[in-house]
Amino acid sequence: MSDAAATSGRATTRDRLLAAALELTREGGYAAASVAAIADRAGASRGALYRHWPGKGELYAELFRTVCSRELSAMQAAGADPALPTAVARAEAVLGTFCTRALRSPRLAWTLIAEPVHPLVEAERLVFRQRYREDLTLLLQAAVDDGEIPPQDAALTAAALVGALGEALVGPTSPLAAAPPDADAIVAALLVFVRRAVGC
Amino acid sequence: MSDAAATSGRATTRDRLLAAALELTREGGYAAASVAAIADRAGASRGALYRHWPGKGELYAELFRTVCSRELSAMQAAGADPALPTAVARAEAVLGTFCTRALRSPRLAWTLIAEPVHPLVEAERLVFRQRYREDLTLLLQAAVDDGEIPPQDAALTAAALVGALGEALVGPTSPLAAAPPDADAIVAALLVFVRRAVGC
DNA sequence: TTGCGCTGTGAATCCGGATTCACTAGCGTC
DNA sequence: GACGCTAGTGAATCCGGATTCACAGCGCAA
Repeated sequence: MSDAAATSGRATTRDRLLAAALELTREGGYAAASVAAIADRAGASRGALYRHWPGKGELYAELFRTVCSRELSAMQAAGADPALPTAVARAEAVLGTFCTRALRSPRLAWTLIAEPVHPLVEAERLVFRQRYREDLTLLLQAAVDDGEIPPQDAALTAAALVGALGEALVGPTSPLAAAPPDADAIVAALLVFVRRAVGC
Repeated sequence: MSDAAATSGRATTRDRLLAAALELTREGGYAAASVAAIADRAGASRGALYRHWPGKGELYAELFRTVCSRELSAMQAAGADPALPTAVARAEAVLGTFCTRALRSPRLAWTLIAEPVHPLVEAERLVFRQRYREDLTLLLQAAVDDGEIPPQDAALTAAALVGALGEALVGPTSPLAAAPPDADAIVAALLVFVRRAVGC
C-alpha cells in the first residue's frame, strides 16, 4: 500500500496531506476531511496546505482525480480481458469490478459517487461519471449491435445500471454503514440483475 | 394548487413559511432554502420561524414528511387500481407514478431522494425510503410467489430499481437541470428496463 | 384601562468551517 | 556572514449560515 509509505516519515508534506485526506475520506467521507483534520492527521499546520494548493477544493479535486483514475483503470482493465467472449461479458466484468471495489471501501465509494462536495470537486466527479457512462454505453451498444441484447437506449440503460448498483451498494452502507455480510454474494446477485436488465 | 393559497395573504405565518420552504426547494433544492431565504419569501422575519419550530431542521422535517406522504399515497393509489391484473403490473404502476411525478419537479425529487440535508431531515428520509422499499419488495415478492417472475432477493431488486430510476431521473437533471425532452418517452423506456430487470 | 400572553421583528450573536498573514526555520549562494 | 528563497507555523480573521433576545404590536379577559 503506497498510502502507508506516504504516511511514513520520509514523504513530503504535500504527499502526507494527500494521504491524510484520503485516509479521512475512507473513514468518514468528505465531511470528515476538514482542513483542520487533514493538517492534524498529516502532522502539518493548516497553513501548509495553502503552500501547495490555492485552497481545499483544489487539494481535494486532485485527490478525487487520482482515485477515480485508478478506479476507472481497474474497471477498464477488467473489461479488456481478451478471454471475455462477448460484449455482455465485458460489461459484466466492468460492473463486477466496480461493485467489488466499492464494497471494499464503502465510505470512499459513497464520497466518489454521491456525497455532496465542494463545487470544484463536483466538477471533477461529473467528468468521471461521464467517462464511466460512456464506457458502459459503448459496451452496451456493441452488445446491441452484435444482437446479444435487444435494441434499447444504451445511454439510458447505462445510467440506470450505474444508479442501481450505486443504490444497492452505497445506499445500504450509507444508512447501515456496517458489515457487508457477504460481498461476493451481493455482487453475484447484482450481476444477475444486470444481466436481466440489459435483456439477458 | 393549495400552495398558491398558502402563499396568499390570508394564510398564517406558519403556513406561509412552509409554503415558502417548499417553493424554494422546488427552485433550488435544500441548499436554496436557508432560513433567511425562507423568511424573506414568506414575508416574515427570521425570528418568526423559531416561534413555530425549535429550529430549521424541525420545520424542514415537517415539510419533508408532508411531501413524502403525498408522494407515497399517490404511488400506493396507482398500485391499488383493481383493474391491474398482476403483481408486476401493480409494481409498474407504482414505479411509473414515481417517475412521472419526479419528472414534474426534478429539483424537489433530487432533494427528496438524494440531496444532503440536515440530520433531522435525513432521519425522515430514511423512514420513507424504507417504506417505499417495503411496498415495492412486497409487490415483487408477490410476483415471485405467483410465478410471474423468477425467484430473487426481492429486497435487493427493489433497492436496485429505486436506485436505477433515481439516477436515470435526477442524475441527468442534477447536472443538466434543464429540459426534460420527452417525459413520457423516458418513463416508458424506464418501465421497459424495470420489466426486464425483474425477469420479464 | 390595565395587564398578560401570544405572534412577530431584525439586529446582534454564535458557530463551524476555510483562509490569511506576520513570522520562524532551514539552506544554498555570493 | 549576510542575503534571499522556499517550506512551514498557528493564532487571528473572515464568512455564510443558524440562532437568540430585547423589544414591539395586538387582542382579550379581568
